[in-house]
Amino acid sequence: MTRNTRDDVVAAAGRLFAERGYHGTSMRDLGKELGLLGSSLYSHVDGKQQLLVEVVNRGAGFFQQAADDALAVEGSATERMRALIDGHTRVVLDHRSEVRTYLNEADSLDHERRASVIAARDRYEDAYRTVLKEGATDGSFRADLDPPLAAIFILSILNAVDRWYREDGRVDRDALVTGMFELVTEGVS
Amino acid sequence: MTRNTRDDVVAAAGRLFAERGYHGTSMRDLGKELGLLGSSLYSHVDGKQQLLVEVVNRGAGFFQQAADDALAVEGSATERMRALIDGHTRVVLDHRSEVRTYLNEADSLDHERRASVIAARDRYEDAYRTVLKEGATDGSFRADLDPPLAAIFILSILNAVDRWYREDGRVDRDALVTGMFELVTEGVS
DNA sequence: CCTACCGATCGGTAGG
DNA sequence: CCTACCGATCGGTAGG
Repeated sequence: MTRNTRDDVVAAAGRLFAERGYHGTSMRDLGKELGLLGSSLYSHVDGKQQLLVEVVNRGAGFFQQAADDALAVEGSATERMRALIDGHTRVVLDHRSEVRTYLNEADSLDHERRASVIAARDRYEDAYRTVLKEGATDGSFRADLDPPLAAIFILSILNAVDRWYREDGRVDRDALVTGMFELVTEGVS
Repeated sequence: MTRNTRDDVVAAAGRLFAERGYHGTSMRDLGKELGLLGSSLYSHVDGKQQLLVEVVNRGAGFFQQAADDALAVEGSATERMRALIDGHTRVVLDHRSEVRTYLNEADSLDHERRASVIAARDRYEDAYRTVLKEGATDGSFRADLDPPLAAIFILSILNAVDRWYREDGRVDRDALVTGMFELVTEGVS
């Protein structure tokens, strides 16, 4: 048992916020998770809200990096869409705690921080709108597509993954990504 | 200002649980919402957990009723799918508080109640699996469709509606339902 | 539905 | 990272 780093504290906070929510996690709970007292956490961080901010910022960063990578993929809009879906899925499954906290606990941030999360989400969503618009223009997708609306629908599917997907289930990651990609591009018909 | 009924209390609890979450709502908050003291609520209900149970049960009931109605629609699997999408959307938009609480706060239920919510969700999801299976068999949908997976994707879109949709926005209810139906059946291509 | 409480727990601090 | 606290708030109760 060596001493905890500040990073350990933020990571553990992410796990508990993801599992029990921000309001459902006390500093004493977090201390117990790390093997120390709640009051001892204040030598690592200023307060509980700061922990939430840091966890949420990590989540936002992962997503934005993935979007930038996907937009850089050369080829058709369809290929970039597949890269977006693949990247999002990877982020969700590789960083579940930060992602869950980012997606579900942002309401517990103070006004200013909350606004910046909303802005970050909009920037991220814009990657989807951009690719959809490209595809509607160049003929990869339907010309009558409503890109902002379709972006919301696609992200709804993607963001829900962490709520139900289990790594040890019937569907592996590849099948998951392929399944989402096919529904998005071709639908059920 | 007449006295509050038990129904008023449950309805107000739904509003606050939906807005601030179960853990983020105190009995004193709820009392203030109704114009009385937190302690006075105990003449209407046994406790906070009971309020959550009742709000969640209302949400579950609305959804199951809508699914039963949609399954009773005669015609093609495609028509029943549209009825499912339409019904779900109506429930979400007409009963936002109960729906949000049902979808987001079920984790705060005790073990037994939580298990019964999970069972209710599975029963509801089964309506989607059934229609998808019908459609895959009778040629309305792709024969290689994975109905359980497609059901999750469709419900992901539907459940997310309450997170972003605004009644006074660019998209009216009809356009919303049509947009979701088209993405689900035809995709973006 | 209010008055007057209860013990428990909360986020956080002072000082080491 | 601990000891020893603080005031505030929590869900809930007794009695009216």
